Amino acid sequence: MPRKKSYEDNHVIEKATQLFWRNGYHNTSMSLLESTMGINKFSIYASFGSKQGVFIASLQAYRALHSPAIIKLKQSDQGLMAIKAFFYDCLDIYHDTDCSKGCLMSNTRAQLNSHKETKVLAEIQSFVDYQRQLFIDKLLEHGLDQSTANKQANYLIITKQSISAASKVHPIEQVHDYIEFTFNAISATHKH
Amino acid sequence: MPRKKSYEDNHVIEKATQLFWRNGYHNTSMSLLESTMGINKFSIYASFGSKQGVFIASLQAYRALHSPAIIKLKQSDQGLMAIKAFFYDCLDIYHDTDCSKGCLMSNTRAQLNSHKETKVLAEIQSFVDYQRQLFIDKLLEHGLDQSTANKQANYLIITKQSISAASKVHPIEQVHDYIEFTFNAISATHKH
DNA sequence: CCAGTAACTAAACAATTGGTTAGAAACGAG
DNA sequence: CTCGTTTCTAACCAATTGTTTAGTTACTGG
Repeated sequence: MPRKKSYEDNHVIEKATQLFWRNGYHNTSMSLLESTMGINKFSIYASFGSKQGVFIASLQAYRALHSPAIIKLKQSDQGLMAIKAFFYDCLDIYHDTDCSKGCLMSNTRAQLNSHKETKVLAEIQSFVDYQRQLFIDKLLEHGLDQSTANKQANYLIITKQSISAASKVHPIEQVHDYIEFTFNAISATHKH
Repeated sequence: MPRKKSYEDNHVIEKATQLFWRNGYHNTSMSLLESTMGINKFSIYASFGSKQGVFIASLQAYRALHSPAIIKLKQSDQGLMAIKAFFYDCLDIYHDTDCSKGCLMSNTRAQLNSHKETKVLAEIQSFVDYQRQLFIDKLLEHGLDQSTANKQANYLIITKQSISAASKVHPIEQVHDYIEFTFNAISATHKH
């Protein structure tokens, strides 16, 4: 009996994700979302409840973009070098037409008032924790003991965040140098 | 003949700096600046021209906070270890009552729309370039050749940015681990 | 004391923010 | 066709943004 929806949620969220990714949360207004998503404010609120609702759906869509890279990481038996390859894969994901947008999650955490917007923070924390566990698993496969693996995973999480930030500001070769140098250093600590 | 100013620019900018540092640029409104600086909007505009003017003055005040650490770095003959000490000194500067506010410059660059606000970006870039040159000088003293010193200085700039970001999110011990690990790695590359 | 200049107060400015709502339009089962 | 349900259009909402301005107050050289 009802009228048919003229859009698909997945499709309009894809547009919103790109917009948030390029502009950040606070620099993306509802009217900008309207024009970019191609639907009216009413429809946005009907489908996602609030601006924050749109953003959380965008974060989930962003996370889904990493599936191929994550599957590849999981299935690899290259240990530490698989993590390095994962970092390069993420760098590809950050890449835009001419520059790098960085990691949407890292960007967001850097922009938030921290204490408010707990739902958004929880979404980000969930993805970070997931990646940390992935790193730990790979490091254990690589022969490290649990305690060292935990420490190194923390180090890698910070490093990944750094790569996101650096990719937005510094030339790509400098970021590559940074990755190579970092993993050489980690490898060296594994030798003895 | 004129009436006397009831405040000192330096003093009110100090308050503004703390506010921007904690909240970020976009989350600091003019009315919040009014109450924190303790003077009226009129006076703010008379002294600094615009919100951006207040912010740029705050960035300069922030930069001045580093003078002691920078003098110490310049005068040290400890080469690479002097840079490490400088990083720890900066970490102290970032420290607030209970948590870390990170580096105001790094925070700002992470929050900006990049393409607009060129005056702000120029102010930040100036400080980054200054620090890079400091690092290069120390590395040359440490016996590196020019090309390697340049590369390592770039690496250190990224690392410093990472420390700022990490200090806001991760426990202080993890950040200390990160610094120790990074400088051990750099030292190792200097040995051969 | 007085006049001129500057700094103050407080109200208002237009523009934009995230969010809402009344009514028209489109659908499909009966 | 008609009725009930849902989506859409478009105007509107109060609140807040950065900025300006008219009018008052305070100081000081003459």
